[in-house]
Amino acid sequence: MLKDNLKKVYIFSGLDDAELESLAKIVRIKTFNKGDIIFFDTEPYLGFYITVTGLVKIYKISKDGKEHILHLIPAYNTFAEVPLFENLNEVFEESFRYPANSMALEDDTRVILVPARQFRELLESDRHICIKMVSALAKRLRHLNHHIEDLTLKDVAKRVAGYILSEQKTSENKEQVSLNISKNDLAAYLGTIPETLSRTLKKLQDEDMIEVDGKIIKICDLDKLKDFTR
Amino acid sequence: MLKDNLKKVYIFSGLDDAELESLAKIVRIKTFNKGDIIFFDTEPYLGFYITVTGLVKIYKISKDGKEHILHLIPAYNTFAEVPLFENLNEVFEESFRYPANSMALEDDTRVILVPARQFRELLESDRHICIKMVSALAKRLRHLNHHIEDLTLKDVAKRVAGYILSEQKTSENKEQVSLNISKNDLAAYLGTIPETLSRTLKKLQDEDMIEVDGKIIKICDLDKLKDFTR
DNA sequence: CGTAACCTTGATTAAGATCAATTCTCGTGG
DNA sequence: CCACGAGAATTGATCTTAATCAAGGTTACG
Repeated sequence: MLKDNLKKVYIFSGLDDAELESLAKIVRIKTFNKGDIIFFDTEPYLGFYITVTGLVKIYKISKDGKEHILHLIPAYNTFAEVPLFENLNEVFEESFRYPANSMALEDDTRVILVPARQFRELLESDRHICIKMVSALAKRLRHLNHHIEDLTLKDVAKRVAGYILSEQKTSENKEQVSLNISKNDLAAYLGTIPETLSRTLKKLQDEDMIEVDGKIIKICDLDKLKDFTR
Repeated sequence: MLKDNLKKVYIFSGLDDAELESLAKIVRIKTFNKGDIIFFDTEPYLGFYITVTGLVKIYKISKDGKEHILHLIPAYNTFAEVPLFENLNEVFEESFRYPANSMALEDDTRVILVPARQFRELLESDRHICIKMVSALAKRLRHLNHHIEDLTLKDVAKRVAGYILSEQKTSENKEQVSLNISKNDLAAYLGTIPETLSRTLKKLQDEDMIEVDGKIIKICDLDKLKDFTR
C-alpha cells in the first residue's frame, strides 16, 4: 500500500492520514531491475525519489570513464531532492537536469517519484515537512563531510576498515558483515578501484583483523580494526 | 549596525524589522585576527555562526597532522549550522561538539554567534526562515557534491584550473584573479600540498594558460583553461 | 555446460607526497 | 632606512601509494 510506504519516509512522518492520501495521489511508483538506470545527469529534472525496496546508487562519471559513487540509498530514503531548492524559476525549466546519475543495484528496486512542483507547494504549506527536510538535508551533509574527510585524510586501507565498521554498526550479527553491493561498486564508493580494494582486503586479512569469504567479512579483531581507522 | 548585518544574511532575508531586532538581542558578535581559532572540534556546540567581515576556513586535521579545508566562508554566510539539526536532545547536551575546526584567515574577521536553542525556536515558529534554511543547506550540499566529484574524478591540475575559473566567475576583472587565501590554504582546500600546488601552477603557466605573479593569476587563455578542466 | 560478469593476482607505471634546502616576502624594531 | 627573522613559497631529489595494464580464476545464471 502506497500510503503505508510514504509514512515510513522520514520527511513525511509528521503527516496525518488525509495528507498522506493527497500526497499519494501526486506521486508515481516505478520498478527497476539490477543495472537499470533511474536517471542520467543529462535528463530534465522531474522531481525527487524515494526508495521503497532494493538499493540505489548515485554516481558521477568522469570524461575518461572513471566512476565515483556519492551515495548508496537504502529503503525509505530520499534522493535527488537537492535540486528542488535551486532558484525557483530554474527548477521548472525544461533545461534543468539531474545533478548525477542513478542506478538500481538490486532486482525489484521500487522507487517513488515525487514531482517537483507539487512538492514545493507542500513544503511551503506544511511546517513539519519543512523542518523534517532541513533535518534530512543536514544528515546528508554530515555524511558528505565525513566522506570528504575520509577521501582526503585517510588512505585506502583506513577507508575500507572504516566502511566495514560502519556496516557492522547497522548489522544484527556483530561478528560479521555481509556486503550488499559488488566489490566493483564498493571500490567506486571508497574512491578506489577493484584491484586495490582486493589487495587491501587481503592486507587487512593478513593482519588478522578480518577474514574475507566472498561477500562475507568476518570481523576477527574488532579492537584492532577500530584502532586502525584512527 | 548589527540589525543591518543580519538582514544581509540569506536565511534572515525574509524577516521584518521587529523580528530582526529580537534576533539581534539573542546573538553575540565576536572579532578575530588572522590565525585565531573560532572553534575546535573538541569544543561543546554553542550555536552556528555568520561571518560579517573577513574570511573563515572550516577544516579537519588527521591524526598525523594533515589538514583539509572543507569550506571557505565569505561575508554574510553561515557556518556550523548543520549540528543544529541533530537529534534534538543531543544538541543541547554539554557533550555535543563542533564537527570541524574553524579559523579566521584575515585580521578583523567579525562573526556573529547565533545560540542553538533560541534559533531552534525561531526556526519552528517561522516558515520563511525554515524554507530559506532548506535552500541554504541544499546550496551547501551542491558545493560538497561538486567538491567530492573534483577530489575523486580529477587530478590536481584540473582542480587547480577549476578553482581559478570559479574565482574568475566572481571576480570583477575577468582578465585575472587575485587569491584571497595563502597558497598553503589553497593547497589544503584542493586536497593537495603546497609543493604540488606550486609545481602545478608552473605547469599551467608553461602551457600558456595562466601567468602567476604572487597572489595574482593572470588568465592568458581562457578557452584553453576551460577546455582543460573537462 | 557455456559465457559473461566479477574478482583476484602479478608486474609496471605514474601521480603526487615527502624530505631537504633555498629563496622570497614582509612586518618589526633598531 | 636598513637589518633581521619568521612564515610563505619554490625547487630539486626521492619515495610511496595506488592506478594501470595484463592475465587468470571464480561465480552465477540462462
